[in-house]
Amino acid sequence: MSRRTYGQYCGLARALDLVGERWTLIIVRELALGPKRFGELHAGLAGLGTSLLADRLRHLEEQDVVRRAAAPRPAGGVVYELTDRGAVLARALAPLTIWGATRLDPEPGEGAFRGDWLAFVLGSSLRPIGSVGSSAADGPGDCYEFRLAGGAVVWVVVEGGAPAVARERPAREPDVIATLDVPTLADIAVGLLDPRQAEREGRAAFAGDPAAVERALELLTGTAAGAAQVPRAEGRSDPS
Amino acid sequence: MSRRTYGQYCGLARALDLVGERWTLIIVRELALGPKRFGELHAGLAGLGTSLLADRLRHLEEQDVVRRAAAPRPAGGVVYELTDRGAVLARALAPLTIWGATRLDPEPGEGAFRGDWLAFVLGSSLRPIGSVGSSAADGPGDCYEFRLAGGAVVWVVVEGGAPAVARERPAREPDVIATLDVPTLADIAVGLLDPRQAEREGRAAFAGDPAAVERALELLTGTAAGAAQVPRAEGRSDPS
DNA sequence: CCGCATCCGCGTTGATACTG
DNA sequence: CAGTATCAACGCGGATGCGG
Repeated sequence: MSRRTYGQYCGLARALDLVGERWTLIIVRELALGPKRFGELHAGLAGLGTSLLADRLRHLEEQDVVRRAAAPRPAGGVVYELTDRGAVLARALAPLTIWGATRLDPEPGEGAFRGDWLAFVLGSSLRPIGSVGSSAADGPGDCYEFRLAGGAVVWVVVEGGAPAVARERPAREPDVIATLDVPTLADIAVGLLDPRQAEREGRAAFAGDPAAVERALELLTGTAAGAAQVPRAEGRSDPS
Repeated sequence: MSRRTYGQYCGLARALDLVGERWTLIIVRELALGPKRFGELHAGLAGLGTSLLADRLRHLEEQDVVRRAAAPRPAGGVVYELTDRGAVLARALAPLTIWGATRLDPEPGEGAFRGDWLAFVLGSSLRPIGSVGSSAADGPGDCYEFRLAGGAVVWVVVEGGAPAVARERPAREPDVIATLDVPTLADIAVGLLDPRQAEREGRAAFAGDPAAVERALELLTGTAAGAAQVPRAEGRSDPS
């Protein structure tokens, strides 16, 4: 009777049976940003005890989502990293991540913030488009600077159609500077808010070459998360 | 301090704070297939008590994911249905559903099976493409018949670029008949398996007009879940 | 019957202490 | 540093009760 399961022949139920327990998907998110040691995971995840972490990692290993690998460098030891199947799972979390981001506070509260997470959210809203090919994929590539509320800044570099999120200022000068908060960004990505509308409401500002701005917005709204758009936008009613 | 939360400024953590508790996403899935009464939900979800169901529905209502509406018919009463925000969430579950479907048993075990769930899985792997527009969107439309292992049959009708899943045989004669099991279907949708390869291995068969088969496969592999394809085997270690 | 609240037993969790 | 052992607190599943 140890493991609790929904016992339904449904993909979602199965997914939740496998990785739906507490902390499991959070651990997958952590590893999506690169391999990590046990201690790193523990340090980064306040509230998660070492005992439960060990349990989760063991289970994820059994499910072929996570793999133990020899740690690089002189340090030695082991690191945990995603398998191919785990990487697919991490990407499958993108739309859910965006959805959750729509409900974040505009400003990150103190304490509970890491730049990694911001990169994960932004990356979630962009990554899929590279494989589809859009007008943004052509041309010499762009660089977009996102200035989020709270002072965080992230860059997105589009090179040959594949957008990449950078936490450090890239060599290239940004073609577009976008200023907004995370939930607004997510609302736009998910299709609940039109970017121009956001600009009119003062919730967002897009500066730079108009054509580049156009491509940046397409990158945001033409995404997989954007494909999951709301049927008829009723624009979250809070204007009045 | 009743509610347990991750307390991280991250979209995924926020999403799980809001809808990550047990049964919550399963309830959203149920309502994604149409409005339902309390009793219907309870009857369809073995193992979920009325108490917890009431809790979850109340919470989902507070989060603007679910809404109570007057029930139609002479029956009266109330039904629960998804809000716009809830509909976005339901769609955001598509890739996760496909991922989970890759790990279902080839044959549904007895007892734990409902046609609805099959439709949900299939719909998850198709829906997004309609909004992108593909070659399958042109022409007079197609009808694909999916014969899944275990005897279940589902049809997909593409009309004007928007694919729809049907549980009843449509008037139109199918242009393609695909015979395979659910995990194979999911493996193809997620990009872990090439459809032609699956055919060679005897895990799948696609019969019908070659051009229509081509369009059907494109519909499966060109999906949002397909965009979350496996990157490239190992390339995880960051060059620094 | 439908929609929910209350109570109880147990599995899951969170935090600390302890070991290789 | 990488886990295991322990235990108290919470969440969940099931049964029961109660007003429509």
